[in-house]
Amino acid sequence: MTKTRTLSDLARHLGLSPATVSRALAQHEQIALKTRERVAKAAQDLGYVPNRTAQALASGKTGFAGFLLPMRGRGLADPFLGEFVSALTEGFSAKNVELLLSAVPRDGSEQRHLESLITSGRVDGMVVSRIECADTRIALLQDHGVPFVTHGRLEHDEMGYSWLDTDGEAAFAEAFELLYQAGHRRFGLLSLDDPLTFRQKREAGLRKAYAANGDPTLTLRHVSCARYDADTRAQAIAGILAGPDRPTAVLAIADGLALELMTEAQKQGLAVPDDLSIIGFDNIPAAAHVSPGLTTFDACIADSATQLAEMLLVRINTPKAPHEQRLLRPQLVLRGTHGVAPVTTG
Amino acid sequence: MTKTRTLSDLARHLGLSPATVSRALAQHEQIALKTRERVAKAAQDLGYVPNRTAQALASGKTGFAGFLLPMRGRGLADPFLGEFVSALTEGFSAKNVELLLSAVPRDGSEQRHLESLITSGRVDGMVVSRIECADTRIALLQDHGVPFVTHGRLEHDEMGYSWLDTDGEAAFAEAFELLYQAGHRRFGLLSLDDPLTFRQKREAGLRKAYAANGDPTLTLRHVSCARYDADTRAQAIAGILAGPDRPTAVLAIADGLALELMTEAQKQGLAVPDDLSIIGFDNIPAAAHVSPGLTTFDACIADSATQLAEMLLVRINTPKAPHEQRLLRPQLVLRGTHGVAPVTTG
DNA sequence: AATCAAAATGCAAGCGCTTTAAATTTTATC
DNA sequence: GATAAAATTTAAAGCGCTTGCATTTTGATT
Repeated sequence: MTKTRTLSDLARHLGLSPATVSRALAQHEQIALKTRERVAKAAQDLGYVPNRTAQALASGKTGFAGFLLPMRGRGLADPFLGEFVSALTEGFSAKNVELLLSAVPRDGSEQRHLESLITSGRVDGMVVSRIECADTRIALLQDHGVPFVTHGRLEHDEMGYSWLDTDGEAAFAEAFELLYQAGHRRFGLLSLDDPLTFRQKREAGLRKAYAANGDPTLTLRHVSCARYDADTRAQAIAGILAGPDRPTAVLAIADGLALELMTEAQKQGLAVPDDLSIIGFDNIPAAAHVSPGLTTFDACIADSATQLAEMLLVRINTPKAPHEQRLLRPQLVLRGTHGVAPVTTG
Repeated sequence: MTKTRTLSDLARHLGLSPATVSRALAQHEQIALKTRERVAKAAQDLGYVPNRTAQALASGKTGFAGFLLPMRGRGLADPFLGEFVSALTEGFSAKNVELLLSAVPRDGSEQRHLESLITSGRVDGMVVSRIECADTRIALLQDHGVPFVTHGRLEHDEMGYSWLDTDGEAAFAEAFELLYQAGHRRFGLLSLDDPLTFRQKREAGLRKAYAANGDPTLTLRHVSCARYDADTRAQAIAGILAGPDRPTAVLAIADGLALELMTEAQKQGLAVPDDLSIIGFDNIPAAAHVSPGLTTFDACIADSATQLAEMLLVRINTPKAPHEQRLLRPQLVLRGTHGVAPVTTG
């Protein structure tokens, strides 16, 4: 049970005042270099480690960045949460900032929880993910003047804060082009009816590319379902596959959906990709394990998190720096679920 | 930019001393119930939220539990990290404790990092995962007298600390029995040469069941590989499948390995499970998506994390409570990769 | 009305650090 | 060798809260 030493202990040991030792440890220019070295050595020898809580109280900087866990208690957790959180942590640790994870209590409101998290002075800044089209958390954070960055963005008003997003719009346009070039004319869009902005952006990407194309033989069947309701998902998938004029190519807003679609299609005797091409989004691990492998977009989660950490550190250290917006281009991962359009018999 | 109020502000507003307000907020019995209610109401009205940093410094309790991120930078991140961390966070949040995530800096030693994390007084306790057979972190934490719990345990010395583990030994014994009953006699064990204790325990489970069985026609082919080296993995898998007397049933120490084995077996024209039965461990998401679905053990990560959080809170709040050891029985998930032994032609 | 224990509240000293402003020492200048 | 300027160091006041102990208030008892 090693006894922890305080700054005063160290100062006494050195015959210096606590003030000097504090400054020496912080490498203040005004402290003679010789003294700084002497202090550093003594700290090392005595095994002195500053108490971060006291530092935080005195300096007003906690050395913590907060992250609110999304989707509490939902059946399937975010498959990328580990990767995201891990990369965030690493990004912060390099600058001696630790990541604080907080979960909204079961019966509590997220707004209130977020508010108490920031007003209780536990964090220097926040990273907020899963932004919805009209997310109220952003205004809350702005009101409190807390540094923050978001993963994802509002549908409009994109300038007043710092965000990073994957360019789902460009991705879905790219997917459309790829499939169009491969001869597909009957498209399907398998989407989610959730309020997250990325959904809206991806849909818009397909919509715009579709409209810009202008080919009169094009058709688009758009079906949505609830993320956590297996029944409506099954229904949506059935809807996409129904009828003789079913799409020959389907863009799924998320890999989980794409995988379910593929399973169902195969069960109905359709060959993927010969009868039906499928392109997903996210590149979840299972996408590589199924057969054929799912063609999808890699959302480069780890990279996003690393950049977000860096962006937040900027906001914390230089609050008046201009806000920064970053759009990451997701990478198309070509596997086996896309192919040329089947020959029409009609 | 809402102004944050301090305890003194609130006290002044109420015409009470800070001491009384502090105690009232903490629901001390010695404060008249009436006063407590009055204070609570005023706090609510004024939007007072206590500063956790100051509370921490004054009380000596930070309200943080630490978790050291495992496996920094390794190619494939732990597929359960998100689930684990998420459940931990929730378990703590209920008691107003936040989870602190910390990553060992790229060039640093884990020991030193852990030591500075605890001596810097940032956490009230730690949860440590991925325990190795002779893990030095445990002694370090014991030396410092920091409350901690571990996910996994040392190979020996199981009593001096609180741990929770999944009973891989029982699981592998169960798997052996299941396959033996199904007629299998030629067994394979596809393992990892890593120092984590769970590997040792699972192997021991199979070994013991095998030895206890005593059937002289039994054979066991044991092959190991490095977790992060695709080459040695491929080599190990080739080794398991080689020769005319290859196993008819293989236990894989982890699902990732099981899945790779299955892919390779199918590529070689073997039918799973007709020619080869495979049972994995972990129940990673992909195990349900492959075809046939992988029979495996569910490690109930979320449940483990929840219990670990609870156990750590006990250690923090009642340090002299006896240490607690919990062994969770993993659930066998029967899918499609186990079957009766193929009829021997020899 | 005086007495006293129990109940309720307040005083003041920290927790271990940072930081402003001031004191001290050193160095430079003439 | 005196004096101003520069370079170091320090005293002391917090940061916002908790808590041991002292003090006041209350209400029952004589």
